[in-house]
Amino acid sequence: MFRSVEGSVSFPKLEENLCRFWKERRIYEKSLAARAEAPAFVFYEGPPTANGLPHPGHCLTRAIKDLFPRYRTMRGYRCDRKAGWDTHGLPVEVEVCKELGIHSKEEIEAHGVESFIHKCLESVFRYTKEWEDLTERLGFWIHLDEAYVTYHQSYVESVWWALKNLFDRGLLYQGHKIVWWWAQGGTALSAGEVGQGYREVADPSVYVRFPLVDRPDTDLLVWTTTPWTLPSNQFAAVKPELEYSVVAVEGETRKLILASALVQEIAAKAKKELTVESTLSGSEMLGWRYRPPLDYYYKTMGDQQGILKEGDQSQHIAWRIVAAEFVTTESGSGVVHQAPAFGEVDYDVLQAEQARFVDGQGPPLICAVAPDGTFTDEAPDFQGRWVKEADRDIVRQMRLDKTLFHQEQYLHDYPFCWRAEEDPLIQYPRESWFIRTTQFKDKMLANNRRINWLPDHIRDGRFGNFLETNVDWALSRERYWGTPLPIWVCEETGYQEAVAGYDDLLAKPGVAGTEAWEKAKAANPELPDDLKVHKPYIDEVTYDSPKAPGKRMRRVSEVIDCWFDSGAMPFAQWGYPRQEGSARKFADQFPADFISEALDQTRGWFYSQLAISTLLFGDESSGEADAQPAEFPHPFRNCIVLGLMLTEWWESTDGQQRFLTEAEAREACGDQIVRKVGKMSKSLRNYRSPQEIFDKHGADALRWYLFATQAPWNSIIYSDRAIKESIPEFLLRLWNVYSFFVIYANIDAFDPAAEIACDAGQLGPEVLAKAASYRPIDQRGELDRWILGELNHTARIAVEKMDAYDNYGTCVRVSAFLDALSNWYVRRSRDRYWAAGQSADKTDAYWTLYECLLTLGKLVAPFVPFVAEELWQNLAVEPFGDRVIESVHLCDYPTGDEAAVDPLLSVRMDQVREIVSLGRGARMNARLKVRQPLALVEVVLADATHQQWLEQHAALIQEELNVKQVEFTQKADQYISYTVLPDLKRLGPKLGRRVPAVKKALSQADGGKLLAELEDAGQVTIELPDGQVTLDKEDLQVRLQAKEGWAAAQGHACVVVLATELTGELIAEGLAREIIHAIQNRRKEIGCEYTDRIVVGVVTDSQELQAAVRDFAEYIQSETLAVELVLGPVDGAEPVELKLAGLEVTLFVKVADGAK
RNA sequence: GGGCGCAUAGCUCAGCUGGUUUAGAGCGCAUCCCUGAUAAGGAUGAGGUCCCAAGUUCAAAUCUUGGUGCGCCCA
Repeated sequence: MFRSVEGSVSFPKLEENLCRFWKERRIYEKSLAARAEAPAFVFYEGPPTANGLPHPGHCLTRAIKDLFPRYRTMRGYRCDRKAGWDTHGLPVEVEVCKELGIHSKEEIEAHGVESFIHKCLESVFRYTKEWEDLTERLGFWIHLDEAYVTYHQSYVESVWWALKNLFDRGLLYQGHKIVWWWAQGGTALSAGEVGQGYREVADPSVYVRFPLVDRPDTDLLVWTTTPWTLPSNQFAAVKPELEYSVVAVEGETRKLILASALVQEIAAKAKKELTVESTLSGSEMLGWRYRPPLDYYYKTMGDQQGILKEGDQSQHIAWRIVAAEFVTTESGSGVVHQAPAFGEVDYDVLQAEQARFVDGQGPPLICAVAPDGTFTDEAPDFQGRWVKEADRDIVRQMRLDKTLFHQEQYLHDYPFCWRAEEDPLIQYPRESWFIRTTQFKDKMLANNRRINWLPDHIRDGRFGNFLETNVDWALSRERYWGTPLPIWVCEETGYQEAVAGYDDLLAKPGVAGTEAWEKAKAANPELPDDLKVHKPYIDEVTYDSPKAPGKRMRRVSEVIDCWFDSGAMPFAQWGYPRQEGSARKFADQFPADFISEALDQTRGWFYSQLAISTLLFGDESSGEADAQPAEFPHPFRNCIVLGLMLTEWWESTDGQQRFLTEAEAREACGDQIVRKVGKMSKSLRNYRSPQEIFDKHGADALRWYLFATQAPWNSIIYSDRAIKESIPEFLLRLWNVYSFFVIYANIDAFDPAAEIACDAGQLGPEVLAKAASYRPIDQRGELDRWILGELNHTARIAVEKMDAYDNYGTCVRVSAFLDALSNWYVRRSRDRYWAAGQSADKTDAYWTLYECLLTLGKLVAPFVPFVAEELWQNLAVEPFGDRVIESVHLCDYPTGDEAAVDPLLSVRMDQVREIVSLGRGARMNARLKVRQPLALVEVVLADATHQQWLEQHAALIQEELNVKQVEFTQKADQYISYTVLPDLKRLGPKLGRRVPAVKKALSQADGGKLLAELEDAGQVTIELPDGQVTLDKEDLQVRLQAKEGWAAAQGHACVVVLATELTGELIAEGLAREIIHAIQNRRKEIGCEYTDRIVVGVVTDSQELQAAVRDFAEYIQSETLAVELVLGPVDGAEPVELKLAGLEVTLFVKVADGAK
């Protein structure tokens, strides 16, 4: 016996029980142990940060990260799933600052770095519990207790090992980077932070004269919106291919040079007439020298020359015209002011210039602004002034000097600090450490090309383009809570060394400073030892310089970009190479077969992994014995890039009120509401917590919704309504079929376990076949063979699609199977389950449905692990006990047996289903309810291929459509007109431009005649303006069209026509069925058990009804389990007044005495 | 400003390498059916200039180019 199934299932409750079951029975661990010796399927967990609450978007990533490992495990792979936590970085520091109510670096220093770090550490795992609960509740199986943690010493040392490798190979270097700088706070902001702070502002827009040194009375016209950068000017850039004009200015002696394309526009702006005197190309101007309008540096360095690398010549180091491709004529003057200290592209220009000179001879970076955003003494006129404030005075000064040509206002977006709204950011050079990724660009591109990206456009699109524009990785951060940059510098000579581990450090000569940590630990024994490799403790550790006796090696102050941490995870999760056994684990778990994160990780984790891996393992030059060059791709082979998760909510039209459901919104605001779809936002509170969804609908519902609704790379709307609506379509339908089976199997005492004595393992077909009453499939009825064929075919397709990481396609197919099972197999088999007694056919029906449910459960186990487990527990474990595997998740994934698939049967059954569906449609149109039997249905087929088979299944169609006779025909001219259409796919290539004429000729011809000709001769010849064309059967398709006036419905390959005449006998039978229907309803009303026998009385004045009861008494009784049927009242039964087909009836129904 | 992506029914989405698939599905809506899977199930219908324009082709929702709108990333 199976445990009886509750009518109304609570998925959330069921899931919570199964969570406990899995935990208690350690099913996840067992699923791994079962595959201990199997080939590896390698999965990497991209580490989330646990210092914030998980939100619905994480459900999607965690669901998809669970799906494929589960699937692969069932397919026979060993899939270790090591969790990970990202613990470093600015977001953590910001959270802590918020708590402390501080935000600048000075305030952090004042608070104390040591205490600050301790607070960061506390913050990192604040929401671990919530994350773990979510993970478990969602059914995401992963080893949380063995998670890698990026601040752990072993992890940090792994990162150090990588950095030392890069440093020793000359790939880690110090240089300048232009950053968005918050001068008042003394810190750089990350790109994300800068993006939050853009505002539209009006800045001065000035056109400035740069007098040319070697061309008398001629000035370059230069445009800028940041006058404060002019004192730090070093170059003027032009585009070599552009045409420039020398223009005379109305009423002035000095001429101007500017882009020809902009002469008119600037003339209009300045309201001055400009006359073009001559033109020249940008390339002719290269190298010309000019005098900058504010000459603080020029005064001393203007004449300075340096020696070039090529040609042994010298050149002035700065204040000359250089070429740059970024120059446009969309705004400005076509000549661009270059202040390398305050612009990234400007800085690139400086670097390119420096590269042309012999080392030490090129232009230095000049910068008249201090880190606090005020001018230095190098610009004495403005010293101490905040740069933005000085703009006005700089312009005034230039006006006095007559170097200002024109000034106006310019509206544009400019970033401000998101934590101090009034503070504009400035671009500013900071010393930074870089990784020379550009040197590996081609290797990274080659590596990228071998990755299977889903969707594939990521490869050459977003990610490929990003790699193409690769710049060296700016690694260092002037922050506190991060992996310390493991570089020690000699305080005397500047000699640098990278250190790969704490023990290496201790082994250095004359090491000192470890007591800082020891003291802290003694004062607070709770502190994890991992902290000793962090600031501030690690900063205290110094050792003897090998280059300068008596001098010390001291660590640089920076920490590193936390993205480097995450990208190092393929080896750092094992503490490679320092930790014992890590080399073996790393070799086994590299590269990953599968990773998945959302689109925002393109430049994050996807890049950091690829870059680090390519640099470390993509090249013979890596020089590490353990770091052999690996075949591309690595470190991941397949990557599903998930779309963003959006949310849905409703607002009142005035935007004042917000609701999570339409119903709530309507109740509060009536029709004055508007639906919104957008990003999830904590401050808008426009989404539900995952826990609410789990409690309301369950994790399987959410999972199925995420997997089955659309391809995973599309953005998906997280909507309570949509999740809820996805339940009946799949989960509930599956549940209904399952519950149907259990109800009837229990009634009939169908007990598979009684017939299978031995170990039953996974209850596959080979095990089921051992049961005495289990007949081989080919001996069973057609319907059974059909559904088992569909089952095996579905399994085969599912495997094919899942192997290609196509979860959506798999779900579509599985849904279609469930539909076939529920709406055709079960529906058509009802009578078999309900039949009295036992028969081979009935037993077949049970075995077939049993097998379908067992296999379907396995098929969906990776998708909806809870429901699948529930099915297994009741269908397998309940009857078999410990003779079967204890969990569906320990089973093998079904791959489908091709031998069980009968494609012809599949096509034919589809056609029957279509005929029935059309027949119902026709009845509907003719207003003839199915309870009313009809004499005849004619099915007109477009072609005869399956006619014979269909004729053999007339009984089935008769029953479904409640008709006495079904006839098949291809000729039914009175109902049907024929259209003969060309098969364009065949004819197109053959006939080319004659196709339209063929189309026209066929549409005008008499379809019936053509068809007759085709059948007689096997081909038809049609006349075209340019000659004859002969077409054979393959070239043509016949389309049927039901004529007007018949109760007919038309499908792709057939038309179904009803005979609508009713005889007295048919009407009587219809009445009998009405009576049955009424009795069945009554049975339900009085609470009959399925097997209760009843006594029925019918009282009516209608002669027809009385006749129907008499004539069909036996039929009525057998259908309703009535042991007695009388035309009169029944004692002890409550009378019920009814109208059947418009006739008055009083019905008496009661349970028969002593009936079983 | 640059890159990438998206645009198909009221809503959410399918539609593979051009052709007939009568442009589909689910939800919603409407009409109804079934009634021993029953707080389920099923059928039918209405609803589409497949964003716009040009091009390629015998043939374009599908390919190309341009435009518009939206999203993401970057500046």
